[in-house]
Amino acid sequence: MNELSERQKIILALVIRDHIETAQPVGSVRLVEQYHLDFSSATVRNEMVSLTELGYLRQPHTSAGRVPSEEGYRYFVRQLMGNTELPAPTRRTITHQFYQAGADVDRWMRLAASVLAHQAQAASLVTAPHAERSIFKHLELINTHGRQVLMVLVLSGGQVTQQMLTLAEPVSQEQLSAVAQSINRICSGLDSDSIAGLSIPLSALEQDVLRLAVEEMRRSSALATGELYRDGLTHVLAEPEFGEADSARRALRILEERPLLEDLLARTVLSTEPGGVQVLIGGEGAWEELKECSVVLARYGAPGLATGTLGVLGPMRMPYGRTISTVRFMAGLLSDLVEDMLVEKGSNRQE
Amino acid sequence: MNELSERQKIILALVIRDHIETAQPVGSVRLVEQYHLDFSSATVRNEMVSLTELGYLRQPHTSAGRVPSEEGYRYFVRQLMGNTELPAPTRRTITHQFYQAGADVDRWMRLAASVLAHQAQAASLVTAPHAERSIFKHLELINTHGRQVLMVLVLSGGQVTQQMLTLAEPVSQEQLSAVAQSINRICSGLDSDSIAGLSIPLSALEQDVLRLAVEEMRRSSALATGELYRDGLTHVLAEPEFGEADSARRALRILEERPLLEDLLARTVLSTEPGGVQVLIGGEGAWEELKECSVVLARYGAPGLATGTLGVLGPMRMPYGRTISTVRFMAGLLSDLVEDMLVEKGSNRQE
DNA sequence: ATTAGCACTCGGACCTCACGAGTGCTAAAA
DNA sequence: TTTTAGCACTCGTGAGGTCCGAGTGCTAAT
Repeated sequence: MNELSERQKIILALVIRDHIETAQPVGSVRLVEQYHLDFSSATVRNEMVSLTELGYLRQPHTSAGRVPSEEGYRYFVRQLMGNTELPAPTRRTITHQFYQAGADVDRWMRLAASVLAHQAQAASLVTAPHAERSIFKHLELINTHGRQVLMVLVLSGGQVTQQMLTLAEPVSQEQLSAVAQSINRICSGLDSDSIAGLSIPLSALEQDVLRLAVEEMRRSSALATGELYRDGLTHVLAEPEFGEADSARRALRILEERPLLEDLLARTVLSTEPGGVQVLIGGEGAWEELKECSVVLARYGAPGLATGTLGVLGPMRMPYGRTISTVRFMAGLLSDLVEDMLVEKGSNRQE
Repeated sequence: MNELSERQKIILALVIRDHIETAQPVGSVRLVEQYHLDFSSATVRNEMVSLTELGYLRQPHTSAGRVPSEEGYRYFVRQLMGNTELPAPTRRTITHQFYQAGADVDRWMRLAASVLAHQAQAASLVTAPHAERSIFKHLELINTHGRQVLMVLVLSGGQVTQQMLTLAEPVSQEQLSAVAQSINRICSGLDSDSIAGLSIPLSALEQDVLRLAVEEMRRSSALATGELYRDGLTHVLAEPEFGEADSARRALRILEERPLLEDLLARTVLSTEPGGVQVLIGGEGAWEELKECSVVLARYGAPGLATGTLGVLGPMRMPYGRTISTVRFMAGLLSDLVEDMLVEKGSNRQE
């Protein structure tokens, strides 16, 4: 695997760095001059031939410079790119922003998407944390208007869902509270299947409520990535390789069409443990839409309790170092936040 | 104002129709042949000169065909375009989809955005219905984990917000319920200012909760358009006038950047009554980003209780008839749904 | 008032050509 | 044996030039 000479590595890394910066094919002379290499352009040319044969570089045209191939980017990310970290001031700023956002998951997600997009100058996506198995925790029934009743369902992991139901006839808030109480007593700590399998005599109202609750629990624990947050779509349009609106459209479609996106998230991220960052370069053969894009994805959250996904989509020619470190940092930050929220810990925030 | 001859109106309408279809400047000969007009191209040319002088048409270059000006589109929308309506089968299909979506506001919004985008083949945006003045209705405190407590706040108009708070020390669910009860008794029916102005002795916990509740109520009744749903962004990229990614970027930026969008919604829609559809053509001088775009907006909801906004953004060269009728229909549909949800009415749905 | 006729305009498609960045090879130097 | 200088060759790019035709505006005839 690691059959490259030191010099080849240097050259490959420089070609990639230069191309990422300039978006143009890089030639041997330019490279030597730009980076003051202590070997000649002819040598570089020879090495480039090898690198091209090995599949790490490509030649757009017979007499143009070289451009990294997908394989080249992969090698770069895997072996060449040092393990960068986000600068400390940046980290502090971001952390501070989250601190200010309070304990509102929705705001976290929005902020995370915004920060990712801004830091990576690319499109970002974040899915809300998602309980892996929904355990019934608490239920409330609230009379809102006439026969309209709001059911608020709290699941383990802090997930809260709300659903309206319309009764056949008005019921007082006291009665509703009593019903909720009795259901809470019965169901607390059970998962959806256990609740569905309960054989306890119930009133019609209780049955209706339970049915709805089970449905809601199943929905929330289905694989479907829940709420989705995106940002920075326009950054992608600014990249020169997407000057033609058509290629840009193909790339952005993957962020717009749920099925495509869920396919992407499912096939990649579910196989990784939190903390690990996955880098998908050029669609890896599987995604036609991502031909000229790369995606950096990570999972975050408390494993076994609630996890989510976050990532960045940009041109293949993206600054991987910065992007990966941003994604890694954000995943860590969100994991901490989610854990803080779930597990009782030394936090003493009040907001 | 209406100083156009019948024939001028015909020609203007045809030029616009043709240009909307072909995205190209339309010339006099083409027009006569295409639509079998019973006057000659020379006549058309003469009329075109008048229309150009009146500001309804423009000439991209000295020897190209004519293109509608913004003023031309406005005249078309105001006077020439018949009052179309969405075909009944389409209306039925859409209604049916909403019927199937249950009583989940979130799903309504998503569906509305999707339908709008699909029908108009353009970018769509929908804001969630939004209480005009928040009245305290009900509050629940739910112990989720350790010292973490979830506050669910129900406001008049069916708005539900949730917020986490962390206590200094653990409190049992019974105590929490008692606190919620007492707060409910005190605050029910009051608006945020009244609650903030209350001078009743309260426990520290009660004070904390109330402070948070008031904050939440103020936030929800602030002008800030709440949840925002978008769809169909890629449709815009498919239009030929956005072949250059740069112009597309400018247009999509307005949908990405909250401040811009809120500016847009605020300045236009707040001045209209529900039911009315507003058409903004070419930014109307005020929005640089919308230079080559048009926006069709409408308000929906129950006036005085909860209203939202929905609309479509597309190229200036958009099929106004279809778009406007879609927006109008969707606004009506969502208004009905919101009203059904709020006002107690002959609905007997059950999930 | 309308229209046929016509000279004129001008953007876009197409061609050619020169430039130069870049390549690959070969032969000399290290 | 490895590196490098030298050089012929490639080919995409961009400048300049020409042609075409859709389209205009005007004038004179209907």
